[in-house]
Amino acid sequence: MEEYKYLAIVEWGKDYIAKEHLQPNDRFLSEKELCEIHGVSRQTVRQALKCLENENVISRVRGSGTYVKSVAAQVSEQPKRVGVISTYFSDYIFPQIVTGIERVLNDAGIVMQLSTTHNQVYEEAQALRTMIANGVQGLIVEPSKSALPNPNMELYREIRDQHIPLVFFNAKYPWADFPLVAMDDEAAGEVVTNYLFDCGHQRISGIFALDDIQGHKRYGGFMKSCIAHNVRTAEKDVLWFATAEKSYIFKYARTKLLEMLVNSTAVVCYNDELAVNLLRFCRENDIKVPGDVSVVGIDDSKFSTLCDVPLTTVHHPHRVLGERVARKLIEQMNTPDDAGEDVIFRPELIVRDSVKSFDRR
Amino acid sequence: MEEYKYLAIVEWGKDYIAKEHLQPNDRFLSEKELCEIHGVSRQTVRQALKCLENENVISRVRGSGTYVKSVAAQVSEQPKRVGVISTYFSDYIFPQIVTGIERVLNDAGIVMQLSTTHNQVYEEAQALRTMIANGVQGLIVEPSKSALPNPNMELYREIRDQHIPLVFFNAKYPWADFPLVAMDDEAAGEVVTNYLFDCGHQRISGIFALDDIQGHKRYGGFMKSCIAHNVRTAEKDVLWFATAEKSYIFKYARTKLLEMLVNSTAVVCYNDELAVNLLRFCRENDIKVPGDVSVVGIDDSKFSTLCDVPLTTVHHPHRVLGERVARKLIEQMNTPDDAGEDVIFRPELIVRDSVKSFDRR
DNA sequence: TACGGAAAGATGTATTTACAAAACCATATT
DNA sequence: AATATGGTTTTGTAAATACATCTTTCCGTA
Repeated sequence: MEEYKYLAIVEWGKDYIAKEHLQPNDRFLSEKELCEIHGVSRQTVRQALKCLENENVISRVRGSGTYVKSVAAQVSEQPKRVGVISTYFSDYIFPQIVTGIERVLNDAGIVMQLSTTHNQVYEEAQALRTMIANGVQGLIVEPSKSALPNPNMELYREIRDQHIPLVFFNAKYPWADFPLVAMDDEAAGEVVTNYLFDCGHQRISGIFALDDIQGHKRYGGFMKSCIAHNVRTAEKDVLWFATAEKSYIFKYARTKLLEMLVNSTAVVCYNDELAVNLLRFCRENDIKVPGDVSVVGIDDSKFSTLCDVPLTTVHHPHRVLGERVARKLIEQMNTPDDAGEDVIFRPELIVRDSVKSFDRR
Repeated sequence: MEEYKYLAIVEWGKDYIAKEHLQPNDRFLSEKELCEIHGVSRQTVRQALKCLENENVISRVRGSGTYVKSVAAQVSEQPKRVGVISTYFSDYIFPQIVTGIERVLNDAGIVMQLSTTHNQVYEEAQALRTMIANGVQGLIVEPSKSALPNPNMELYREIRDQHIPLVFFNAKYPWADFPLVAMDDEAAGEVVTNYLFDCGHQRISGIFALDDIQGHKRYGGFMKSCIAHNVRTAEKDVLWFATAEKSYIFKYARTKLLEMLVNSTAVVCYNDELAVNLLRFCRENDIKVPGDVSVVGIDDSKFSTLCDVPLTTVHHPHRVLGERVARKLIEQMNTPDDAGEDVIFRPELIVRDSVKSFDRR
């Protein structure tokens, strides 16, 4: 028994409150009484009381006495908090991902602190700083503009120094050494493009996000498939866009887009959101899908089934991914200083109605 | 000057770290050195250091020394945290509401802690308890099963006792005296029903949620309109359902539903989600909307425009409501003990294609 | 009955002393 | 060169004492 006296008094005090059924705002024993009960000095009692005060079990009022605080505070100690930082959470596939995260964290009795960056690195910095200052026990982050140089390296280094567990999802910064949970974006780009070739398409163009590692990887898969099928893609077969301008490209790149659509029989879209917008663009310009041109998306979002031509796309594990991210973080929290390996989901093609097939086998 | 010595040392220590440009993990002065510098006893120095440790400015290692902690912790004090408890957040109109809340809180530098109850009072209790123990400075709550007796009265009383500001949205418990921000549900029910009468409908039925104050109020508006138009609604013209069974009623109440649809020319639905499901039910049973039967919803959710027959519905301010709730809470946090008045949004009819008009004026 | 003030009792601040336990460092040993 | 060892430094625990400051209570007076 090498326990300290003041810690013994802390435990005794908690038991006492429970045993005597003391309610919030009930009077607790005075320092003098505690001294006599335990036969210790007042300093020792005061140290014990300070602990109980920090744990929110009692509150002390100078000149008046010591009082019991909330019941809730007594029973459960402070639950863990985890920060979740994503680019968005109300649109597209994000609600499902965040639901998955929330579910697992909730089951583990962990509180989720949510913040969104709108894909702005400055907002990401703000969110990270707030979370750190707030004392979160872990972080789940979807990087903003992951393909561009990022001014937040310092912050991630500090997170590393402070041994705060962190898991990325959807994408990771190449220089930040934290585990990632994501879909295999390159394979996804490859799978859809392969499918188009299988359907007999030869002239295939693509539209990809520029500022996003996912965009680069999906483009990589697209390229890989083209090369494997001995098709050379020219610069003009690919349209790059910045995520912030995703809604505007159909205006300012109208000419190039129309040219692309005329010169190809199929288009690989960075994601479903873009694909749905492309469908509308085609409708407005009297281009039949999949009659005149075939369209494929990636992510299997809700909109891919709700739009007028159900989209052929690649399944994104949405909610399962969210659950896996959260579990990964909990693993990291339980085994600190363990590097942790990436979790990459295999893509799975979902065939719907937006691709025309030239073959009849 | 009646300042205490230890507080003076606390301030001096902060200045010292700033002036000497001490970095995280740099060594701070030892207790002995501080004693000599300030000419005080070691206990006094220790009390000062304890304060700095609580404020996360330094950390102490027995046998080694005192060290400076993160810069982030020094600069900005701990930001405020607010708990947001809603029934869902990934479906229906909730993403927009939560986005509105998040936006305002974020602008105010407040961190949002999110928890969902899935409309289960037990999960609500769990969430509330966690939030309180977590020391949130405010709460935004959407009640679960607001029309049924609720076992969480004690918790809300405790929140009141601890003077934690709280704002309800969408609905409030009649016995809990906190401000509410919501749409005028009764008026919403009245507005759609009035519109159906205006279009020449006479036999109107309704489907409403049973366990939810919003359901009761919307039904109230429906009734009010019927009475004003001298139409007596019979028991069999109204179908009640429990929120948990919203997807199943089309199976187990199939007969009653079909009967209702045959006997009436229009149906008032509790909300858009239900209305969309009813549209599908009609399609599956070869009932034309709005040819055979007209359907109206409430809430103006995204699905009301995406489904095959765009829904006539009542606009719910979604995001604006979310923003208003958050601002209301911030008001409450700034002026404690101010009762705070409810904010009720007027409903606004959105006419689309799901109602047939018999009049030709 | 209402008010004021003194007394009692509570927690807060400060000093001094002593020993305990962990970390650190330089020297000596293997 | 690696390992032990012991002394030094540093923070942690504990006690005894004194006074400060605030609250509550109670009693006497107007």
